[in-house]
Amino acid sequence: MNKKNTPAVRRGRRPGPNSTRKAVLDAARARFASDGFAATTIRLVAADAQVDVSQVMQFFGSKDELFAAVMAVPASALQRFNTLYEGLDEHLGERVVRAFLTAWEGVPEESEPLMATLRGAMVNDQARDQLRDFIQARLLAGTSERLGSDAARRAGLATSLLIGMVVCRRIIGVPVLVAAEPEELVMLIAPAIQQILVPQPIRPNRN
Amino acid sequence: MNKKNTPAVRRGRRPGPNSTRKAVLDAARARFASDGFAATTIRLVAADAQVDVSQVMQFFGSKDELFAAVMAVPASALQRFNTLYEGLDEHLGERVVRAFLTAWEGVPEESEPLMATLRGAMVNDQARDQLRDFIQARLLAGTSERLGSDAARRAGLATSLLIGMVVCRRIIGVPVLVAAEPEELVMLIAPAIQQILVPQPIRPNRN
DNA sequence: GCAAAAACTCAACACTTGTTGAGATTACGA
DNA sequence: TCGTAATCTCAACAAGTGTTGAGTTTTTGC
Repeated sequence: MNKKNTPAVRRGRRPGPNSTRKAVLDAARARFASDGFAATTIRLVAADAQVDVSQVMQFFGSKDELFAAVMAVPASALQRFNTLYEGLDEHLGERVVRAFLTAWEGVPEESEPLMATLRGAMVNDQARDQLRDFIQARLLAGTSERLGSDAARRAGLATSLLIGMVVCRRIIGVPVLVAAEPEELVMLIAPAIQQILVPQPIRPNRN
Repeated sequence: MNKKNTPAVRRGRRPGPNSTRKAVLDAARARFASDGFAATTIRLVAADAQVDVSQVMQFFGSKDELFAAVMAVPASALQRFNTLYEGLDEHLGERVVRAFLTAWEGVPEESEPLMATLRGAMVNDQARDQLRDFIQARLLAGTSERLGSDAARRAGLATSLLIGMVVCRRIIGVPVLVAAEPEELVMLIAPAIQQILVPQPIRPNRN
C-alpha cells in the first residue's frame, strides 16, 4: 500500500545525459586517494555515488579496471613533468619542488589520481608499474641524451626524494611536514634538490 | 591401514624449547616485509612456518598483534638512530644516508621489520603511527633543544626524503635506483642531505 | 608412572569481498 | 505510440578472510 504510492527511490534509467558513470568515477577517485586501493571497496564507492553495486561493474568491468580509469586521469597531468628537468639554471630545484607540491596538492581532479596512484603503488601492481614508469621513463625522457646517464640517475633520485616528502606529508602525516606551508617546504628542500641535479662543491664549515 | 602405521606428520606437542613461536614470527616477518600487510594472510604465514593456522592465533592472538610483534623487533634497531643527527660536521649527511641504507638493507632480522613497517604504513594504522612517531619524535629528540625548532624541521625533512629513496628503491623498484650501488647512492644523496641539515649558500653557476 | 598443562590438528563459523545474472523500469529514436 | 536498448534494482554466488572451539597428542613436573 505504501510501496506503490511512494516510490522512495526512482528506479530505471535516469533522465538526461549519462551522469552515473562520472559520479562513480568521481567517488572512486576520492576513495582511492584517501583510503587506498585495498581499503576501497566497490560497495563503498557505489554508496558514495548513490548507485547500485552492479552499476559500478557494468560501467567499469572490475575493480582493477575502475582503478585503472582513476589512474588514467593523471596521465594528462603527468605530461606537465615532461620538460620539468630541463634547464640547469640556479632555480631548477625550486621549480621542481614547486611543481611536485602543486601537482600533489592542487585541485582534486589532478591531485587525487596522483594520490591514488601513490597509495596504490604499495599494494597494487598496476599502480606500482605506473609510478615506476613515471619516475624512470617520463622524467628522464629529456635528460638522458643531453647530459649523459649521470643526469638521468640524478633526476630519478630527485624524484624519489620528493616522493618521500609527499608520502610523509600526505600519507604518513608527519606533523612537522603537515604543519609547514608549501612555500616553506620549497625554501627548505629546493637547495637540496638543486644540489642533486646540479652538484656543487660543499664549503666545509668551521668548527 | 596406512594411516596408523605411517604417521605422515608428527602430532601433539613438539619436543624441546618452544621453536614454533619463533618460526611463526620469522615467517610473518618475511611475509609482511615482502608482501605488505594486506597481502599477507595468516594462512600463508602458517604454511611458511609449517604450522597449523590456529597456532598462529594461539601464539599471537590476532593478525594485528602478530604484526605488532613483527614491528616490535625494530624498536631496538631504531635506537641506533637516536644520536644520528648529532654533530654538525661536514660528514653529517654522509653518515645519515649510510645509516639509512645499512638499516634498511642490512641483515634481515633488522631490515625486514623496517620494510614491514614501511609497507604497512600505507595501509595499517599501527604501522603508520609507528613510522610517524619514528620520524617525528625519535629523530628529533636530540636536535630540538640544541638547535631550535628549525633544526627539528630539517631533520624530519631529511628523514622524509630518505624514506622516499627507500620506497622507490625497495618497493617501487625504480630501475635507476635499484641498479645503483649503495656507495654510489651515498655519494649522490649525501650532499643534498647535508644541504638540508646544514644549509649552505648555493654558488650560482655561470650560463 | 601419572595427572595437568602445553602444543597441536581439524573443522567450522561469520563476515566481507568481487562478481554475476535475471528481471524490472525508464528514456529515446523511429 | 511503440519497441528497443540502455539503465537500474535485487538477490545471490563463490572464494577468501580472520577467528573460534572442541578434541587429540605429547611433553613435563611431581
